[in-house]
Amino acid sequence: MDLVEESPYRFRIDRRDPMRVPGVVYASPALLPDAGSDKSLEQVANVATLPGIVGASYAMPDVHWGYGFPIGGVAATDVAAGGVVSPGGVGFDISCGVRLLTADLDRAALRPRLDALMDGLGESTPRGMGRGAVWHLGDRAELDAVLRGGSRYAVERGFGVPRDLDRCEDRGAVHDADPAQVSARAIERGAGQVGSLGSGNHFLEVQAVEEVYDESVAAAFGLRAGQVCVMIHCGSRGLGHQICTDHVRVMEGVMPGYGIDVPDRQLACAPVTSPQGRAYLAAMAAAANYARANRQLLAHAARQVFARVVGCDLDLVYDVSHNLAKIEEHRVDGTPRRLCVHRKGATRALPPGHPDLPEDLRPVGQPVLIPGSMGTASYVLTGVPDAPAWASTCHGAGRVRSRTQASRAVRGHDPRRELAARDVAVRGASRRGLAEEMPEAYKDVTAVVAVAEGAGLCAKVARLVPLGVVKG
DNA sequence: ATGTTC
Repeated sequence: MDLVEESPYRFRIDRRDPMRVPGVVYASPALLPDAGSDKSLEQVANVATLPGIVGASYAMPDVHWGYGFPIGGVAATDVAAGGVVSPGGVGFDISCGVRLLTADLDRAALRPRLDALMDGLGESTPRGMGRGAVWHLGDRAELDAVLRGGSRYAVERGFGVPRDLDRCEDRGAVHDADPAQVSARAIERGAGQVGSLGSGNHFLEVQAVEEVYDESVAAAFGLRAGQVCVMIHCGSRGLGHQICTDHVRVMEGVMPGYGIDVPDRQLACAPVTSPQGRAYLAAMAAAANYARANRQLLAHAARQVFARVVGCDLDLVYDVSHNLAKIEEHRVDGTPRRLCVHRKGATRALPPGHPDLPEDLRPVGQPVLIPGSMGTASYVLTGVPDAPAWASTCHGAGRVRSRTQASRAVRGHDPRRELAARDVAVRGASRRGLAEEMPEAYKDVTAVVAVAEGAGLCAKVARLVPLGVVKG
């Protein structure tokens, strides 16, 4: 893959047939994926062939190999110009994302109660593979209400407060979700998992604000140095996974009929305005709402534990997805266009002044929540004016070792003890689960964030460090 | 990421 270094944090993959646009990789030389073991830059070039793509096929600094699209990939297609939507551009964990809550409590005051708090959170957070959930749904009609209403429905049913919705992307629910586009199998997989963490890199962490980089933005977000926070990272569980599987299969079948030829089967797609494109977006929206309700319910469970153990409430800073396709208006060559923006392992980062931000956040921009690898640090960023890549930035540290490689690498180590040595209390998680998530398996989140900021994609607001983690 | 292979 020929990369042209355009500036310190920006590399270009020149357009060559059948690419329709160039590739743009935001990275430093040290963060570029290893071409021997990671095909993500070839995937950036493949994405550039999608019908209707505009601008460039973008890669964020945490890019790595994924299904069809790279994880850390951003691509927008022009809806009115035959632009396509591709399930592989969203990924299997639809609307996987992060929510951050703050406690009116400083880390020093929590210290004597941390073990009790972690015990409580460990008990009240359903996690791991398979079933177990905060909410046991009455019937299919209630699950449909979750799929249509997301966090909004969860709050209506008492799992949260109305203010939470002001601090959720899309005010807690994506429009145009249609449960009728969700297969019986997806429903079956999702019914018993509403309000559950899952496994892999998903977690619920108690953190402390270690450093503030921008006092005024941090204050607008409700963050101060030393403050205790809760970060929840999870997605749409088996339901989103099944929806992706179902719709990839449909699109594989209809692509030839639309005259679409892609260099990789995993880039199965259909025009946004086609029946199959619309069906996918309606099902994807349902999964997105499921994921948001999921985070709302886990936050509710955490609030109950905080109230009981330390006697304080949790305020929502923000809830944002990092795996989603959205229809958004952006200027292309100076003209406003309706685009289908795919963000896969990438975070929307609205600039200050954007009309979709709640009034109190509008002067400072959208909070962007970046979970680091286990036991390291997480970041809060904000959107910046005139950001490239359709107002998108990185989403996390980015894996550099496969799960198998990571598992092999910790042979002879005790991951739980090593985390304890870093002063991080762990609840849940199998030895193998921890092994796969050790920081050595990931890029350095601090380097990723520095490049994202250096490239003009976002600005740093605060760094958070873990005190305790609940894992699947 | 995932009832870790329909």
